[in-house]
Amino acid sequence: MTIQEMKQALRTGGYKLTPQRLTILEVLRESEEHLSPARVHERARALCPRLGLTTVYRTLELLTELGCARRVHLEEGCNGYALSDYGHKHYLVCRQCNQVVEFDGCDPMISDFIAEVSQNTNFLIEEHLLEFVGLCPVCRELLFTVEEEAR
Amino acid sequence: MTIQEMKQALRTGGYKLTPQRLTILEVLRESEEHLSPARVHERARALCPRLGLTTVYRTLELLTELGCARRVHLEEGCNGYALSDYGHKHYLVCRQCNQVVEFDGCDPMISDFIAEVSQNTNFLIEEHLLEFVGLCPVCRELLFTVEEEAR
DNA sequence: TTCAGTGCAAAGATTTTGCAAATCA
DNA sequence: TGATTTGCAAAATCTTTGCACTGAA
Repeated sequence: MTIQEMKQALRTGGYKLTPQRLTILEVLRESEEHLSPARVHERARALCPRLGLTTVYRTLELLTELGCARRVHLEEGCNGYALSDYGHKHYLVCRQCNQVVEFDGCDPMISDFIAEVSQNTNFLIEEHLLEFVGLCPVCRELLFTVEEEAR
Repeated sequence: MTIQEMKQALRTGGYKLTPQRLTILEVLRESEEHLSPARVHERARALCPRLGLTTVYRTLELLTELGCARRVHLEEGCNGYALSDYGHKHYLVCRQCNQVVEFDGCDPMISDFIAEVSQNTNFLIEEHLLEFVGLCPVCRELLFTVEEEAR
């Protein structure tokens, strides 16, 4: 989703395009990583000094509702947010640099899996949460090089 | 995992079998649902009145480390815990009654999926989080009946 | 007997709320 | 102009920490 499309999503929802909201979008857009509300606030203040933390919370919630942002769930804590290009699709997180990358295109597999689990358990499955955690190509290479040198 | 096996896990880890820990295990065992630390505390106090909330937090963390319990991640919040029979396997949550059911047996599918995503993104995938949310057979039936009657 | 484990109180962190002032459309 | 949105201060939650006491092994 481009910034333009996100602005449109706000308008369509009947929400106003305030500098605060645009700044927060900007901060998320600039950052590859997932950010906590506090961290978004910190960065956004550089662009919009009077921005309050409360507004950050409210905006992140709003963007999530609109499908423009998503929460990132990790064992260490679940207060990370990242922009969401595909709405509800799945994502990868790099444990080293916190980069979040969404992916799709594997949905048939997921659907088959859901069908199978649904049949086995007799649950009606309405939503799913799927995350992969690991190392992005860059960090992977970096760590590998360090290991090499240690030998 | 039976209570016996969990006790063994504690012993093996060099941890003591205190009444507090056993009570918390008991509470989780009794409950089909995922419970917040506060809720575990509330229920456990019925059996062990002097139990402190701090101990509940510490014990849930310990049990999670040992693979006896797991965190449940939901959009509404991620402070739920449930016993874990299979350690790291996947689970279903009923949005109505909060029942948590683990399942496995579909691992080949997941592995294929991970291999595919890994190849497409060049990430090294080390862990994954997979949850399904929906309605358990009982709640499904119940809600369906209510709808029927409404007509 | 000994040290891990506990409860309490207090601190810290995170998130939410109420409300007057500011501002987008 | 008028309804939203904002920032602030304060409250409400939630979680962690320090420390003296307790109790499992």
